[in-house]
Amino acid sequence: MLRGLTPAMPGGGAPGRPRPGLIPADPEGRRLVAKFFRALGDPTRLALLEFCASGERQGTECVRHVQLSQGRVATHLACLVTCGLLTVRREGRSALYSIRDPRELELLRLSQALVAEQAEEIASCTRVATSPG
Amino acid sequence: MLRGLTPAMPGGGAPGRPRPGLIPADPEGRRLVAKFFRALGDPTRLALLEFCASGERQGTECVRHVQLSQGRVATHLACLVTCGLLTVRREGRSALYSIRDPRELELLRLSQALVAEQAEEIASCTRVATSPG
DNA sequence: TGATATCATCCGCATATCCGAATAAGTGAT
DNA sequence: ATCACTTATTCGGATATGCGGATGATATCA
Repeated sequence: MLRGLTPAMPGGGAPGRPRPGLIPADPEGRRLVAKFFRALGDPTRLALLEFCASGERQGTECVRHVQLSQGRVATHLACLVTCGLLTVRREGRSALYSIRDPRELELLRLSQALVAEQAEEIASCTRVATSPG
Repeated sequence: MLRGLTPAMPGGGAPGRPRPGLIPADPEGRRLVAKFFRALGDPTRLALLEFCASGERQGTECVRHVQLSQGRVATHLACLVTCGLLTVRREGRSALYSIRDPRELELLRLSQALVAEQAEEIASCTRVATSPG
């Protein structure tokens, strides 16, 4: 088991301010949460996630749905599985993907709501460091 | 106003399956949500977000907190602002950052819970395409 | 005006990420 | 065994992202 993955609120924080303790205080834990968000930070993976939200989906179905190369889609799906967003079940030569935890849908709904409120700002964000959007 | 940012559930979907409509169906909207998640997909920005969660924070405070160059931190903060996660208030020569919407905290809590359950899997994820972790 | 404090932007560089194409690996049917 | 079908992995190349350091811009104060 990996250590320090609880949000944790050690005694020695910033003086005079409460620590919300939403996110792990240790760099390792934060890196993990960041990785999780990066897994959600690709339009294709979001499309796959939503595609699987309506029921178990086969790999080939996914390839047809997102219209990318089979290899690329397989990698995206593997990423979603190892990041805990999808589960995979093998049956014969096919792989069947589905949402791992229904709370993911809540997460997506909430994010969508926040994004919708700030859509134009976000669209204008050149992100960190200068780079074409 | 940008178009097509509602989750939307157009009539012509996949046959025989309900469409959850969690995420915008159009590529533009999905790209926006993905961008939002990428903004959350950096450990430093997560640290800054949590830092500002306990109250208004000045830019210089943030620099001291995350221990990166001032320029880098300014860029991270700007990214968080334009992605709708922080708001900034100017006062004299200082910039004061705070959380824009309390629902962000719920988002972080929920994500943290999901990550904690799959920590080892996520840690082992080489992410998409081969790349050192 | 000149010095200092604070924040924003630009530069070059290193790494991460995404992509298609090719190829490997496993399953099932003939 | 051989072939077809599905999934997984590797490769080279293009773009995105993060970093420090230098520089620019603005506000405050002597």
